[in-house]
Amino acid sequence: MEENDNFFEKVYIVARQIPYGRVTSYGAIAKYLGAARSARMVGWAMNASGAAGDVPAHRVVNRHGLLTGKHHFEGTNLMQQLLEEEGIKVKNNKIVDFEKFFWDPSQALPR
DNA sequence: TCAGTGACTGACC
DNA sequence: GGGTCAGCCACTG
Repeated sequence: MEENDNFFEKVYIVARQIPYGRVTSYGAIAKYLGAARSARMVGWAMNASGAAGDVPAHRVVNRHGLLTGKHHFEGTNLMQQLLEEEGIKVKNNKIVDFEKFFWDPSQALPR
């Protein structure tokens, strides 16, 4: 049963809307959901993204474009590798030109 | 019920 | 520019 009322489900839906070769931040998703102060909840939802299905959690990074969640992926460099596969440059666990690859759900998706 | 924890963010120094 | 502190909300023990 898809309980879209759940905050987690909303995060998953937005995360799946992230286009190829693009990245976004936890705060951006939280703000789109109307809970900019609950950015930590977005990260918490990502923690369970593996159980939710196909959620490109590797496209979600912190405000500074840092791969803070890479430690939660299977490999130590899996998250970085996935991003590089999409054409995103990653240097020292940080996305290069993060602002250029940044994808804002508030602008890409209808309110 | 209370307290601790966490894939964050903004403000402050 | 980089480190530290506090606030935020949901889940677990």
